[in-house]
Amino acid sequence: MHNFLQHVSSYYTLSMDAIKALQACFTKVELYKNDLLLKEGQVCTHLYFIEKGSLRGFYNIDGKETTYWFGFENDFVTSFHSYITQTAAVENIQAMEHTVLWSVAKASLTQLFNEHHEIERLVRIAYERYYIKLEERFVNAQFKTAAQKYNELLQHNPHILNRVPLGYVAAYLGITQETLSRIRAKL
Amino acid sequence: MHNFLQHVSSYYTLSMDAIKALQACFTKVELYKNDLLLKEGQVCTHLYFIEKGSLRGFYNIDGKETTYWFGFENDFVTSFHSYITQTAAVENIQAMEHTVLWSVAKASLTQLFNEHHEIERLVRIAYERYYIKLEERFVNAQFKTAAQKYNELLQHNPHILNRVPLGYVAAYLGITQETLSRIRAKL
DNA sequence: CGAGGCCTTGACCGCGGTCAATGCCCGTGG
DNA sequence: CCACGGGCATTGACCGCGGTCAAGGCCTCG
Repeated sequence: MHNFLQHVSSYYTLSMDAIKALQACFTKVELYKNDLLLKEGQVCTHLYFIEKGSLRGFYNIDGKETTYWFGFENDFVTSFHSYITQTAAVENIQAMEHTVLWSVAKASLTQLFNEHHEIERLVRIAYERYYIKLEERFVNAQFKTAAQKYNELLQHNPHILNRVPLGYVAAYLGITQETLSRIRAKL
Repeated sequence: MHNFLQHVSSYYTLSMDAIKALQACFTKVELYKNDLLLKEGQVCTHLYFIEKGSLRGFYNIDGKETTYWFGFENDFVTSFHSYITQTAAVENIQAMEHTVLWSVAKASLTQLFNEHHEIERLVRIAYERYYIKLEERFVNAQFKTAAQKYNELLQHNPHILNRVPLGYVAAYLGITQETLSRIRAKL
């Protein structure tokens, strides 16, 4: 729980009161390699925080598992579309190793928003940061070449390369594993 | 102002008190065709709401104006990255026709958040909707072919095609105008 | 009537995808 | 301790989608 509270304070400084309320609503979840946190078709009812370990999100695009997202320590995780709209998820979320999460039900979080303006503020601020990250990924996907995308990753998220097989990384960048391999060979 | 308040109520129902506070903080801005609402290098200090008209966002990518976003009636507009981080914008926002906006300074909105929990909630909910839309655009950019992207646009945003020159639409989809033209020719 | 904006069409080509073979590393069991 | 198998990565041959460059058609407006 310590990591979680520490990280949360990097978004917005909560009162002791709010911190206690938070603590009361989050429970620990543990996953092992290849366990699914969410399976497509399910409705995602929880928001998670990664205490330790790593996850990936992937679509099944005509039989292929296509990774589009990674989560590591101090990342929030959910199937955002499913969580917000409470409809069936189209993607899967899977542990890439032994992973420890803090979990909160959507109903609990909504209740926390009502009781503590500052918690809703914290989430509002978190949304802003996540939105900016997604914008960057969109721009990369739309306007950059394969090599440019790899170099961006090298500069801004090198930790991904240390913890994830290259097949996943390639899909994450929107290129094939073969192309990624050739790009890396030229350095 | 009526359109604005009406639209805002589709996110979250505000008290009369909050509505009055909102009204007091927004001022009208008028633009004419090709006027710039924001120029790259500037810091974006305001959030806008489109009452009437249309805007586009574009990057200058080696001398080319590359459109990546459109805004129409009832859309919120800002250079999100610049607005949130208060750093120089890398993109431009331009009116595509005579356009009427409602404008609020970041400082005023922050003040509104402090005074009215419900306004911060409304923005939190707006963020959720905009995040989901951006996710869709990311997935399209990353995983879909040119023809698939055009068909998605036809189904989900046909109004864009009626109001925007095809050159802008092509860039918005991440393809060239020539490719878009050939796709359309085959229908 | 001429100029310029917008769109289409054609010829060409290169980036990156597909398919398939091979290499490398490591864990497991004989 | 070595042999095998499977997961992961590399490499090569081929090709097609979509980009580039250039020309031409068709409006609208001055």
